[in-house]
Amino acid sequence: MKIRTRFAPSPTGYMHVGNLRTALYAYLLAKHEGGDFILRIEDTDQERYVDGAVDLIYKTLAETGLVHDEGPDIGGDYGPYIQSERRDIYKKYAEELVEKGAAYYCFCDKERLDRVREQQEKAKLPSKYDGHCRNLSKEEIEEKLAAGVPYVIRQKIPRSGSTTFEDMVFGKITAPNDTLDDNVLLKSDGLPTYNFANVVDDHLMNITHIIRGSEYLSSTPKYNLLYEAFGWEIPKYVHCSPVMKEAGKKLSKREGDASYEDFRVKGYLKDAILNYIALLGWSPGDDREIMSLDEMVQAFNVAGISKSPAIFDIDKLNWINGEYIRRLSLDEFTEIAMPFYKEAVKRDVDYSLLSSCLHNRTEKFADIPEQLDFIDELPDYSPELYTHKKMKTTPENSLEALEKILPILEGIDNWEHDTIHDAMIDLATSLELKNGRILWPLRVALSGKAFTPGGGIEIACILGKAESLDRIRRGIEKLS
RNA sequence: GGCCCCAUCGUCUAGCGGCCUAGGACGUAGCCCUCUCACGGCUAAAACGGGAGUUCGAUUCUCCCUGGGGUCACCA
Repeated sequence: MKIRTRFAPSPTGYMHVGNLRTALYAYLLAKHEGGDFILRIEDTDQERYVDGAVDLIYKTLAETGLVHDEGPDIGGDYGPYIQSERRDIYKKYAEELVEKGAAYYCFCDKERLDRVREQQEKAKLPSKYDGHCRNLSKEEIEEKLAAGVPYVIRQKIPRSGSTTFEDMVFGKITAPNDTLDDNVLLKSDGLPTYNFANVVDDHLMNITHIIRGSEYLSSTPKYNLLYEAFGWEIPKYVHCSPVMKEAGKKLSKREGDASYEDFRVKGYLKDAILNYIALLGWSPGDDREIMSLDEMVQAFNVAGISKSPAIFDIDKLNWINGEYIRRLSLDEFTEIAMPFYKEAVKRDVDYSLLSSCLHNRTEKFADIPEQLDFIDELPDYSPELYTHKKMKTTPENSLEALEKILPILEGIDNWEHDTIHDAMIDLATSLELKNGRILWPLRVALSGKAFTPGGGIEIACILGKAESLDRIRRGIEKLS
C-alpha cells in the first residue's frame, strides 16, 4: 500500500521552525517510501484566523521544496483540504458516534464549566468534565435540542480500563482511561475540535502515517478510542519531541528566533535552514551532515528520530549556512548579497569584487553591511591601529611605508589586483622588508579598521585609485 | 499536583551486552597557512545524572531517585 503522510498546520501567520521540521519529516517519510505528502489546513478555530496565513504556508512549502501532492491549492481525490469547508462531514460522524454510544450531547454552558473547573482546582483535582450530561435521557436531549439549547458533542471515554497505542519512535504507550477527559468533539458553532477533526480527516484522507509534535502524545489514546468506536484502521504514529531555545525555554516569536521567516530575513539560505532542522532531532545514522533534500529523502528513517527535546543551536545553523554559502558560485552569491550591498554601499563599486572578498567570510547575509561599513566613508581611527606586533609595524614605520607606497600607486594606471599586488611586493622586496610591513599600513590607511574582509590590495581595488590615494594621503597626514 | 514520556561531551548526535581507551559535527583552545580577519589543514580539552539489581561482562536490560519535556480548553 502506498504511504500517505500529511502536514496539517493551523494558519497562524508564521511558520515555526518546529512546525517546519514536522512538515519536513512527514515529507521525507512519504517520499522515502515513494508515497504521497498531503497538505491540510486546520482552520476550525475562527477566532484565530489570520489573513494571508494560508498563503504563507503555500509559499514556505514551495520555497523549501516540500512539494505536496494534494492540498487546497492543487486539489486531489480526498478534498476539500480545508477543514472549515468540511463542516458537514464532521457533524455527520459526530452524530454517528453518539448513536454508537461513544459520544454524547452536552448542554452545559461556559459558566457551569468554569465553576466545575474552579472547584476542582480548589480541591487540587485534575480538571475534567464532570460528566453532567453523560447520561441524559433521550427525552431530555430531544427536548433541549428542540428548544434550541446550544450544545456540544463530547467523547464518552470508558470510565475504567486503559488504552494502549504504538508509536514508531516512542514505542508502546499506555494511559489509564480514568485520566482521560470527555473532550468536546463538536463545538457549539458546529465546527469540530482538533481532537475530532484530525481523526475523521486522517481516516477519510487515507493517511497511513501521522507525523506530529509530541504534545499530542498524551491525547493519542483518546484518538485511538475514536478510531475503535468507528471501527477504523488505526494509522501509524510518529511523534516528534519539541525544539527548544535552551533548557526550559521555548523559541519565541517575539525574539525573532522561532520562525522560518525570521531566519530568512537574517540571510539564512533555505537549504541551510532545512538541513539544520532536519538534523535537530534526526540522524541519518552515519556521519553525514551536509545533505540536500534528495539525499535526506534517500537516507530518511524513522528509527533515526530522537526522543528527547532538542535545543536549537544558532552556532551550528551559522556553520551550516556558511557551508552552503561557500558552495554557492560567485554569481549566485552576488545575487543574494545584492540587497545587502545596496544597503551598505552607496559608492559606485564593482560588486563582484565585494563578493570575492566576502563569500568565504559570510556566515549569514545580514552580516554583510557591518563588514562593509568602511567603504563609503573612512572611519575615524586611532594612529595606534598601525601598531601590530606580528607585522612589526608602528605608527612611525607605517608613515614611512605609506610615504613609499603613495608615489608607486600614483604611478599605476592599470588599477588591477595583480598590478597593485606586484608593485607592493616589489616594494617590500626592494626595501628588504616583510610584506606585512608594507601591507598592514596600507590596509589600515584604506579601511581604518583592525579587521576587514580582504587585505589592503583587495580593498584598494574595491575603492578605486582616486579614493585609495586620498585615504593614503589622509593616513600620512594623521601620522605626521 | 494527576497522567504520559525522555535522559551520552556546553549543543546536535553515533552507540541498539563484549568491537568503547565511548565515534562524528558545531562551539571552545592551541598550532600551521597568511598583508588583518575569514577560509583551509592539524592538534587538544570536553559526556555515558545518581543508586540498586540482572549478567562472566553493562553506555546498552530492569527498578528506584534526581533532572528535563509534554499534557490536563467549545486551541490546535
